[in-house]
Amino acid sequence: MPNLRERVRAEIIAEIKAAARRQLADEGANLNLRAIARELGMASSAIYRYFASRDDLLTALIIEAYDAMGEAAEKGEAAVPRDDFAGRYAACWAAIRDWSRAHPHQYALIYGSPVPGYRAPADTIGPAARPVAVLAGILRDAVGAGLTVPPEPLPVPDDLAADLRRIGEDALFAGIPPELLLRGLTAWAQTFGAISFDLFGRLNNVISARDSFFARQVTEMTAYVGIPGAAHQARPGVTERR
Amino acid sequence: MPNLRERVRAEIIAEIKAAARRQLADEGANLNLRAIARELGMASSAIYRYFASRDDLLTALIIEAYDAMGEAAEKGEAAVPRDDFAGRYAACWAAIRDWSRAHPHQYALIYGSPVPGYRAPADTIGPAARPVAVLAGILRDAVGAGLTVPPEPLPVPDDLAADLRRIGEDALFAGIPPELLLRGLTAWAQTFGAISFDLFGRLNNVISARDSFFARQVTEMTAYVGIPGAAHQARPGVTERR
DNA sequence: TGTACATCAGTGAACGCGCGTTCACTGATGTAC
DNA sequence: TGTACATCAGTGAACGCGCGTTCACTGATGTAC
Repeated sequence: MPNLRERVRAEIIAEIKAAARRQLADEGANLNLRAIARELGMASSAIYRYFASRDDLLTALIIEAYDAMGEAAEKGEAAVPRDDFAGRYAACWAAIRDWSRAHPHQYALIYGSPVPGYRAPADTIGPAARPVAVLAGILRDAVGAGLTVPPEPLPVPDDLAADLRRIGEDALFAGIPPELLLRGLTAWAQTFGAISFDLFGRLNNVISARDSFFARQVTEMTAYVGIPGAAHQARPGVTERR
Repeated sequence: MPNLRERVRAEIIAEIKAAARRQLADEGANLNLRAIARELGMASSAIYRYFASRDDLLTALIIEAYDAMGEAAEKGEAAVPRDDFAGRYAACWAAIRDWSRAHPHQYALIYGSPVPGYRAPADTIGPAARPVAVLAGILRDAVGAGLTVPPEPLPVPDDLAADLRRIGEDALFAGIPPELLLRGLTAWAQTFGAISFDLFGRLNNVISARDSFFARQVTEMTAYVGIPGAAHQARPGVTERR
């Protein structure tokens, strides 16, 4: 049972992070410790009782963002019946996108351009992988349920084939054939690309029907990664969610 | 004929921009005018003879980056015979990606997370559209040459259909049917997404065969936008180029 | 070709500001007996 | 239950630093006659 000090400490850490999150909107990854302290009505030096440096606070925010997106992906996907693979895939992406649109500055922190001079420490790797884990799980289950690998596999160059062999050894991707794994990775990169294009403003004055545009892409991606039944299941799963 | 003053002036503007470009690597979009002046051995106030403010210099860099990428796309595409649509498409993307990998910080400036507090002025719009113009030109030509629209068009929601109608009125997209236009926009967003994933480090420890991975995606995208003959033409066009 | 004036580049000092971080210190909370 | 000590949160001053921008001024280049 945590004593008073420990509980207060946890609360203040949360308050500092909340103020820092609010700052992201104005300054991006350029956190201003003094401004955070000012907002909380404390001396700027007091921050150092909770975070060893500005970079440490930034790291905490990054991990928090990864975890929040990961949790959203997990919850969204978990709400769909296990045997509805297209629905799970669509729900996972819808949850990722919804979270991203609701927290654009946190999204920019983790999926935007790298912060110059900042090197992410090792403990960001786990949280960063959570959405991938969800997507991989859907593919694994679909393969286990006897899904057919997409037709007409293209020849894969040696170096890429080696990557796929190496990645395929991870338990996360157990049982997924290389061609499908490659498609899964492609869909992963491209769908996040679609989210970034939206959030970073590249669709301004081009596409205003953002939800429909994204939903359509997810539907196509679902078929692309070999999951059947996408056409009539995925679109509602994505668009009606918001 | 420009006199001495004008020539020197143009040279110094170029030097300031070059120093600023070098700075992007260390500081991102957070340009440091004094550091630039220091590097050039001039007083910091002298910069103001050439740029009215820090934001003005940033805008100049952004326009320059857009133009450089646009020019690369145009030149890359122009080197391919006009009737080799798959080759033109692949060459355009290869040029865009090559430029981006060669100038990652300039790429981040224009395709990364938006700079908080910075609003791009109107004169960035033209240069920003150059790669789109090249890609659209290929599609237009392909349609003109009797290319078949991709099979099994999915139903398009009303709001998205309205976007496509509006965009389709632009001369840039003249003659491209809505379904193909939608695919073209999707491929545009997703392929840039693939480039960003690479450059922003999200493929680290995942894919090391970056060229092959990208080339494969372009090949598939070529077919996706209805351009035939991609399978054996596009890949060499992309990979052998580097 | 030479002269008188206008234009411009560049300087250096200054303004006003704010940052991240350290440090010695105070007072409150927690712990062990 | 009370006491003695250890631990910790928070303060406020200070350090060292650098920033963007302005301004009056100097000296060089360009222009018009």
